[in-house]
Amino acid sequence: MGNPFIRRLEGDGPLPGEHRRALEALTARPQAFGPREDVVRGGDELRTANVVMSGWACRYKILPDGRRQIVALFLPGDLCDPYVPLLGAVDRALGTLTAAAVAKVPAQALRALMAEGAGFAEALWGQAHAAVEIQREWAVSVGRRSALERIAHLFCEVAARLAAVGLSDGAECEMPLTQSDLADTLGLSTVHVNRVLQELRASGLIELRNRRLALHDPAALADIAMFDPAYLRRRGS
Amino acid sequence: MGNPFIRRLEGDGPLPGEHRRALEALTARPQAFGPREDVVRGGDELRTANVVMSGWACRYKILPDGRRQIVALFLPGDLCDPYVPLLGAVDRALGTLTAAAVAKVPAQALRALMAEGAGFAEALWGQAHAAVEIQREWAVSVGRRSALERIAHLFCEVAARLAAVGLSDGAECEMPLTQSDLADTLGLSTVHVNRVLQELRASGLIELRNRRLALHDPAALADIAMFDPAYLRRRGS
DNA sequence: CGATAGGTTGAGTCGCATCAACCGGGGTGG
DNA sequence: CCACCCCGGTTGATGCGACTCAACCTATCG
Repeated sequence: MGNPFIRRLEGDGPLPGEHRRALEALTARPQAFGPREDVVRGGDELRTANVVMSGWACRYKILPDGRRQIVALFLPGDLCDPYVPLLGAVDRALGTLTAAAVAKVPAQALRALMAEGAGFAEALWGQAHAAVEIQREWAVSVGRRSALERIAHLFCEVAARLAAVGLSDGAECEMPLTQSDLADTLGLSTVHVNRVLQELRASGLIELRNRRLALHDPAALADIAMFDPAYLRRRGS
Repeated sequence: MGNPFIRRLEGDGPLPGEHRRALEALTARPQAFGPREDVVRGGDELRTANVVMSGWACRYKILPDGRRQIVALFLPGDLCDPYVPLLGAVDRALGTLTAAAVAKVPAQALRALMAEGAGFAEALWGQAHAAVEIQREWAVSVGRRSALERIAHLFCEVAARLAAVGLSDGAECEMPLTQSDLADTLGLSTVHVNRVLQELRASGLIELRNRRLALHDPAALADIAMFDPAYLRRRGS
């Protein structure tokens, strides 16, 4: 299966062998987490960069009155904190959704790699940029798409992102989020998520069972969602 | 009044004099835009970094069916594209909201400054990080806050951000967005924005006239909005 | 002085939330 | 081995927040 982190970083171009080996070593001993565990609590200092090696995680915020919003989803290979150069930056809570292996890479080590050559720094900028683009597309979803469109869009996005690390063929993938996780991601209620999912199932567009998602007609789904994968790709360098 | 870009960059710590002078020179001749003009069209290549020197701008996306969502607001001093190291990265449309002066800084020049010392790179990372944090808080707003809370939250945020560049005392500031801009920012309809604004006015919390906003009771407003300014501040280096 | 952009108001509707049950399966403990 | 529980999912009834449509008002500007 290889190292998903390296696969992601090399999405834009190969890394020098030494870097690859260094990263391999740095992520060799990930820490195991159960489902629904906090990796970093909100407000914690940040001296280590978290890389999801397997499983799913998310950043979330809980409002004083208990409402929860998941603001980012991290899939295998994702670097949760690309803002490595910033010592002590505070961040939101980071928690697992499924059981997960998370490599805690000392920020210092990444900083050293950055200092060694522009290539690695560029790869980190690339990760950061990708994260914002996803974030912005979520803003579009939650702000302007209907519940049906939102769910369809998220499924398209997740399938595409998983495909980028070899965990999907674009038509089938893991989907371990509970309906209530989905609700907190998309700004909906669980009940409504449930009903919309049934609608999607009834129309034959998707199948979702046992934490696995099948897109029976990806094109039609993308159409409903107004999903344009451009924002997930990086051009050029 | 000084250079708002430099003021922002120095929010985390002073820059060496040479850098400051270089940036001063790079932003000395901003380009003038009218209100509602596109600075960068969606999908354009990016070879230049845009810095808002005066006026307001935003990044937005228009869905195929015409719905618009503003995904980021840029106030004076904001670097719209911190992802400078990435040549040719595509981005969403960038447009002005008011008349604005936008400095088009060659990406190459910023890259040169980064190469010169870690300090400047760190400042850029800081800008990028700040942008994501704002972005995530928007996700929370649109996903989980009511219309009243959302509007209150945006006003708190804007006042705080403007205060950071000396354009507000925290209780009064510019607010040049039309109700329809607000709607597209917050994922609401214009009509509803209008009604909620009246509610806020009636309760004596704010005054909004002639593109100026006065927060009569910032604490109460922050309370309604569940506004916690922590995400706008950066802790120590 | 007409045109236009922004704002205001009212009526009617709908998407989604809320509340409240209930179901089914897998794990646990007696 | 069964009873129980709990979690995730499902279903129905009801209500509200926000949207849509449509008109009208007001200030600004050529």
